Amino acid sequence: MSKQSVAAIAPLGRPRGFDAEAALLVAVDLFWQQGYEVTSLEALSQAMGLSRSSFYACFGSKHSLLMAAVQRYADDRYASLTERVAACADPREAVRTMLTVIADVDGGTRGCLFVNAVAELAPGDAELLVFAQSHTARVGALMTATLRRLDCTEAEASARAGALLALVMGVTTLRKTGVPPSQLRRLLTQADHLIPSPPLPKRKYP
Amino acid sequence: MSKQSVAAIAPLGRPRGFDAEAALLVAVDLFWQQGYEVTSLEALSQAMGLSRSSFYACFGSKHSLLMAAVQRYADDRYASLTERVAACADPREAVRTMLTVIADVDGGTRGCLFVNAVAELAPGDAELLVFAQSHTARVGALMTATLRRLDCTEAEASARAGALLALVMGVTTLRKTGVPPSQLRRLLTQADHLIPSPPLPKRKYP
DNA sequence: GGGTTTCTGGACAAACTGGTCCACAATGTA
DNA sequence: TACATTGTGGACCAGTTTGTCCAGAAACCC
Repeated sequence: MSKQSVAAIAPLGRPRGFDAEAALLVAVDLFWQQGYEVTSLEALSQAMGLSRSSFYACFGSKHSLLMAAVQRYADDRYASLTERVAACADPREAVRTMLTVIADVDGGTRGCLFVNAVAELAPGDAELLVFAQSHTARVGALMTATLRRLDCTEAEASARAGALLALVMGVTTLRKTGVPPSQLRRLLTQADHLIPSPPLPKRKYP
Repeated sequence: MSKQSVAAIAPLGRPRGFDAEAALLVAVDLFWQQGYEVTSLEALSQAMGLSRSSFYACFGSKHSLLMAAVQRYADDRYASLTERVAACADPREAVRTMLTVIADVDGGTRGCLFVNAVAELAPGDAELLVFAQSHTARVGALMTATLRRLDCTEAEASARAGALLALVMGVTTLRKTGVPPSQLRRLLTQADHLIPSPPLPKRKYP
């Protein structure tokens, strides 16, 4: 309910003096780097540059801020995923691109915010859980659809998509323990064995 | 240093009235189910059945208890892994066994304590980090050694071992989001594509 | 049994937690 | 300029956090 009907009505009263969007990105960064429980409200509001009351007026609670941050992160990720996949003519290359983007081998030792949040809070956090399921499902669907372009049955595509996703999720966890990018890259090349091969061109045996 | 030299010296003074071993296992369970930060000292000492002072006298601090719990968990896991691998004559079967044990598809929605702890606390927790590296290394070495029995170069064995480990780590995270065991099992069969095939028996073309 | 050592329960402390509230300032509209 | 509406800073709160301490009870060796 941030905008009403058609025209953007001029907001009453004093307009907010900070950029909520930018503040959310700062929160993403903090949660990503430190985890949920460790990141205190004080650290949050200070880094985001707003007072406690502005914080609560804008984001409601620490937990709802986490949800917003995780969703923002996942949505951005998913958007860049679909975009880059769409740019690949070859489905094989599309799969490799997805793996590269998700594994994010050079992304440092903070891992993946989505995986981190799930590992820290699931299965106890019901709200996070339902989002996690929907996000997992949509990424899985994208991967499955891409694999299906490789002469693959639905069942096999879905199983392989799951395996590939599990693999890259594992990579993000490995990153957190400090496994060097070079090693992760070598490991990731093995994912090719999970990509179905297109049928060989017919060959004649005279 | 739990025992001294040869004979088990009789401990001075009043002996402790609880089973430290059992208490540790209770702690493993709690950390496993709830995570580190969420599990309070009160919940801990109560579930372990000992008072605060006994707790500190025996385990030092919450964090050192976590380290003990994670190490205990990982050591047990690793022991069962080597044992079950040793019981497999066929290296292929040995690899599959490792995957089954680590993925622990029917282990419920708590995931893997080791992966959980790493995801929640790394890279900020230096002590956990060094243990995580050593544990990852030993499991990786076991997997690599097993793969090498399948006519595989060292480089390839190590890369594939990494991929397989990442895959099963991802599976434990997937479990936390509630992906059903049936689906995980189907996904896990795809890991076969990462296991090197032994050379085909020679066939004569007459 | 005396002496020593250790366990035990609970009180205690100091810091920090997430969250609320209120008086005041700042802005936009009329 | 006056009013209405909202942001802002900081005080405030109650509960919880990890960790310490102490006086007394309990068990063991000699």
